[in-house]
This record gives sequence, structure tokens and C-alpha cells, in this order.
Amino acid sequence: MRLKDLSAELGLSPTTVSRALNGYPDVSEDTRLRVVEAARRHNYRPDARARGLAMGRARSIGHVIPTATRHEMVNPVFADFIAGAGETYARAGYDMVLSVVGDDDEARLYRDLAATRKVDGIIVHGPRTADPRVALLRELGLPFVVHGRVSEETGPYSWLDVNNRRAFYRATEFLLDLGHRRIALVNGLEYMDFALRRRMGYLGALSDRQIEADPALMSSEEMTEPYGYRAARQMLALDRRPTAFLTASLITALGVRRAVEERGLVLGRDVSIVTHDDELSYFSAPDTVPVFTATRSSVREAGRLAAEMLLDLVEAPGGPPRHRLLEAVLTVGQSTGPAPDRD
Amino acid sequence: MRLKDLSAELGLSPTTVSRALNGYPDVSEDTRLRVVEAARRHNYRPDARARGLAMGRARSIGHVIPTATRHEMVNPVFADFIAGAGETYARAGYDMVLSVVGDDDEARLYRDLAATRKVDGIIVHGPRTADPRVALLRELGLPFVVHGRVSEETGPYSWLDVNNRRAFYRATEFLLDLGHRRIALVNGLEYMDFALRRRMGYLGALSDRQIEADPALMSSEEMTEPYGYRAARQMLALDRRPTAFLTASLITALGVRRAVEERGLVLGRDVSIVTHDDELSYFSAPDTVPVFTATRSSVREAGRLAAEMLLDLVEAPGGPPRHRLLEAVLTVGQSTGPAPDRD
DNA sequence: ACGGGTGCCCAAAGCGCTTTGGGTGTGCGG
DNA sequence: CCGCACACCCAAAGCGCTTTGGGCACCCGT
Repeated sequence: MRLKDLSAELGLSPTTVSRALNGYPDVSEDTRLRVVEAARRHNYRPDARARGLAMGRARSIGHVIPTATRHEMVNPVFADFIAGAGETYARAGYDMVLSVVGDDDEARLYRDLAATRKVDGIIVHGPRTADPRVALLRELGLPFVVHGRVSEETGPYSWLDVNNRRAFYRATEFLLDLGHRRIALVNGLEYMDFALRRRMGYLGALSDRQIEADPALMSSEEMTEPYGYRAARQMLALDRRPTAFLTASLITALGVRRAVEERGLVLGRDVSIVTHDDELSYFSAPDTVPVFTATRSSVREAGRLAAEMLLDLVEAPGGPPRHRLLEAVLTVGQSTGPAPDRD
Repeated sequence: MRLKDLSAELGLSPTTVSRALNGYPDVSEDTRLRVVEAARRHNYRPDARARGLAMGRARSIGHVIPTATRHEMVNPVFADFIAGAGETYARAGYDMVLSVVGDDDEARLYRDLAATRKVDGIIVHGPRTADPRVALLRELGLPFVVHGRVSEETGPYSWLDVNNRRAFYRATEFLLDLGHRRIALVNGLEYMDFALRRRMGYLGALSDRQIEADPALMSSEEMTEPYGYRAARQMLALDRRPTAFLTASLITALGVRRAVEERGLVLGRDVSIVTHDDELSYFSAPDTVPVFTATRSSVREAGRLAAEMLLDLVEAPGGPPRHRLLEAVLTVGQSTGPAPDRD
């Protein structure tokens, strides 16, 4: 059932049917009702491609998920972020088109999305400290919002980010207040912008208390569980082992915990852990004392908000870039306690 | 730069340019080269909507991710499945359009996707034991592949599934061979088809050895970490507590392990765990002895294959439905050992 | 009685592509 | 020299919608 069929059946012109359905005022209330009713009855929806062609807009947003070519891992936060963004799109009548691509031919993909006009805007995931995508998208003239920031980018662009620096500054401070002095940082890959900022927060807090950072207590890698385990195991074997860990994700924290327990140490007594927690749905239970002390920030909510920003940008083009900085909250769980005396 | 501009610049008709780019034989090799070169230089790609409209195909596949309305969790396996499917689409030049939707108005969404012709086919995620979506999609005439199966569906449909029944049968057998008799099942929601099949495998193995299943040792819920913890904690407090657990996901297994350790029991000695493992990228390290004994099956690979099946279906319509059953492999890790004597 | 609103409706153009169904010019056999 | 292939190329139609720019009645005021 297409527009032509529907209008034929109603004895109206396609023009009138189209205008009736799109709420133009120059259609009598009577006929509008007839049209709407008939459309409903036949389950008529305009063909999205034809509509988009005629109106010049795709009503869809692109998400490009880079899979690091080396260890083709897909970051689990994407799932929740996209779920959040999806809610926004559903509400606004947009579609989400997802591309999974090795980061080597990401540029080609962006050019493609622009040239084929498949999307009205793009969400940029996983920004690096220096990220060519910002300049590229600017050149292509495609509206975009970065989830995170690009430290070395000087030009204007829209972004939504968590205050990672402050979150890790406060987490470090929290551990210092508990008497910890040897605090390890089990960080994500530090060419990722968020990881760099977290490191800066950590270093800032240490230096504000005149504590020297120990390179042996800092590591940086892709945030898997085995990585947390390996890093912690190694650090715990040091002569002057850390009494506390700062980890970049819950998943990594699980690895750290495994190493701690394997060594016969007790979490929250012998060793403390503070982790960043993106509030992934499958790790949190509604009303329980959280296991891990954490800097929390819902990545799903971030997805919702980033999508809203982008839709604003798409629907009111030419405006100034938008920014939004979310604060993480520090929630105390069972994984932290005062530094043990014996040191 | 559109087709018209390009053809004007070349002094050719749009027809010829189009045919040159699409590899028709009635274009001289000379002009084809000129055209291709000019297209490359101007970074020309045909508008996807116009192309789709003219050709009647969208070159994109829909994935509908249901978020259980109650506890709006998004299953982490989706991320990896979609990453896998995305690889296939990228290779074949298809797009993936993703919709996140509460399961109450899922039907409307399917009708919409069909009526607006936004996609050429659909992957159905998270099938229930009785799932109305199969009948609906059949009625809509949209090609589809179910990731999993629908036990109560009698009509034909295409699917790709893991042999969950056999996987859990073997896992149970494995534990029985180790001398375990009180084996708990910490299952997913049992209106989900995969969970029901796993339960049948578990029960089948028990009854084949004349062991009576104990309802106190079976639970069923959404597969979160806290759920695993809660269920295990409760079961371990029983008079005749289980000596082994079968869990439905690595994440749940982590919760079980937490409960085990909290009770001062040692994994692999006092209590064994076998879990199903979807090989999510952020839990596995290349060359390490796996922590958990598990029935493994890569959900990413499943995504790749399901997408291939669907593309076949889309490109050669009218064929018979396709099926594919993947076997999980049982890999032995450190979480299992002989049943303790003291019982 | 006549000009000008006003309320409804529609034909046709256009969005950017593909495809159908020729058209033109050259080379060849008869 | 004519007719026929053959190799290239193109005008125009069509995909299904929206939007522009009227057209036609009808009514109201003068």
C-alpha cells in the first residue's frame, strides 16, 4: 500500500493525502480524518527512502564503533551508551545506523556516510587525545557530537564527557585520606583521551599532597579482566607493594580483585580498590551495598544526552557547538578501608 | 557532487556515468576509466536513498534490541554479536540499523520497518519459548533470521543457535564424573528459549544417571552479577549445600564466585563452577589458562554467521529456510575439581 | 453585480538515482 | 552500394514521496 493506492482508494490526490497526514492546515478536518483512518486501517507508512529523498533528510544518525585492529575488542560500554542513545532516537523518530569498522579505514567510512547521505549526523566514539576524525567531520560538514573530548584539538566541536580528571582526583584523594600512600593506577590505554585525563587527575592529587608517583605503580592497557589480574599480580609482588588500586573499569577491577584474593589478601582490609563504574546494567542490583567503592556515572544516561545534543544540532544547524560535562559521584562500597599499619 | 554534476563535467549523460560506475558492458573501456577516475577525484558516491528507491532495495539490515521493560537491562552479548554481524555487513556493503525498544511496542516497530522499507531483512534477538515475532515477520514478508530458536513455533523459519541443551548436558555430565551429586543450576530467565534448553540439558543429564533434581538448587533470573551472588549465597547456606554450580553466563559466574569466596570456600576444591562462556572479548586473554571451566561458543562468530545467512536469504529470496546449530566446546579451567569427600 | 478573500484541493515539478528502449555511427559481408 | 551487426551512448520514464504554485467555488462587502 503506497501513497498512490491510498489516494486512489479515497478518491483524493496524492498531494492532499500527503498533506493531510503531515498536518498541513489546508485540508478540511473531515477529509483529514478520513485519510488518517484509512492510513491506519491499511497500516500505511510513507516509504522512508522516498520521503528522505524528497525532504533532503535521512532522519537517522550514524554511530561508528571502532574495533581496535590489534585485539578486536568491542568496549562493553558501547552497548549501554547505544541503548541510551537509542531511547532518544526512538522518541524523536530517528533511526540509528551502526557501523563496525577497523580503525584503519575509518576515514573512508566517514566520507562514505557523508557522500551517500545516509545519516544526518554522527556520534564519535572513543576519541583519542589527538583524533583526526574531528577535523575530517568538520570538513565534511556533517554535524557530530564526540562522546568524550579530544585534548589536542584546538578548533570548536561539540562534546559530552564525564569529568574524568576530577573523578580520579577525588578518588585518589579519598584513598590518601584513608592513609594510603602507595596507590596503583591500573588505567586504560592512554592514547584514549579519557584515560589520559584520569591519569592527570591521579597525578594531580598525588602531587598536591607532595607524594611522588611511582612508575612501577602505573600501567595502561585495554580494560579487560585478565589485564587487571596481570597488572595487580605483578604489582603485588613488588617489595613495597601498593595498598590501594585505582582501576579504570569494573571489569578490570574484577581482575585486580582476583589477584588480591589469590595472594590471600583481604579486600577492604589489606588492599583497597576504587574503580570507575559506568553503571552497566548487568553489574548493578537495585538496592544493595555496592561491592566496589567507585566513581560512578551512567554511560546509558550519557548516551541519551549525547543523542539529544546531536538532534538539536541536526535540527537547528548553524548554531554554536555544544558542550556538556557530567560529574561522577563517589560512592563508597566494601572495597576500601584504612591503609594497613604494617607499612 | 551528484551524478548530474559529474556527468556534466565529463560531457556525458547521467545514464552513461551510472552504467560506467556499475560495471555495465556497454561502456567503452576508455570512458569507463575516465568516469571512475573522475568519481574518485570528486569522492562521488551515489546517494543511498535515491539508489535504494530506484533499485527497490535498502541494502541494510535491521536489528531490534529488546530491553526488558522491567529492568531495562541490555544483555552484554548483544555488543559482541553485533560486532560480528557488523563485520559481515561491512564486507557485503550493507548497513545495520539498530532499534532499541521496550518489548511492549516491538510489534509496531516491526510493522514500521516493513512498511517504510527501511531494511531488507531482520535479525531477531532474544527469542522466547513462544515468540509472536516469528509469525508477525512471516506475515510481513520480511526475510529474517532468529538468533536462537523458538521451541513452540511449529512453522518454518530460519535460525542460528548454539546447542544449549547438549552443552549443559555435557557440563552436568562432566561434574557428575567428578563425583558431584548436588549440582546447582543458576540459570537465565526461563521464558527465554536458550535458558529453557539449558535447563533441559541439565535435567536430562541428572535423570540419565538416576539423580533426582532438587528444586532448591535451581534458580532462574536475569543474568547479572548480583543475581549470581544472591542465588549462590542462598544455596550455600542450605543444610546440604551444592558442591557445584552451573551458571548461564560468565557475569553470573563472577557473582557465584564472590559468594563462594565470601564463605571462605575455595573454588575448584570446595566448590566447582562450570559456566557458559560467550567469549566476550573483554574477559578473555589470548594465552592463559582460563579461570572458569566453561562451555564456550563465540557469540561474535554467531553474529558473523547469522548475518551471512540473512544476506543469503535477502539476495536469493524464495529459498527454503536455513538452520545452523553450533556446538559449544567444553574447556577445562581452574574452577572445577573432584567433589569434596566430606559429603 | 462585481472584486477579493477564504477554504479546499490538485497537477506538476523535483529529490537523485537506475533502467528501458532506442539512436547513431562505423565496419563488414553480400 | 545496401543492409546488418556491433559498439557506444543517451532521452525519458519511473521509484514514492513532498512542495510549489496555482485553480475553483463560495461567500462577503460595497
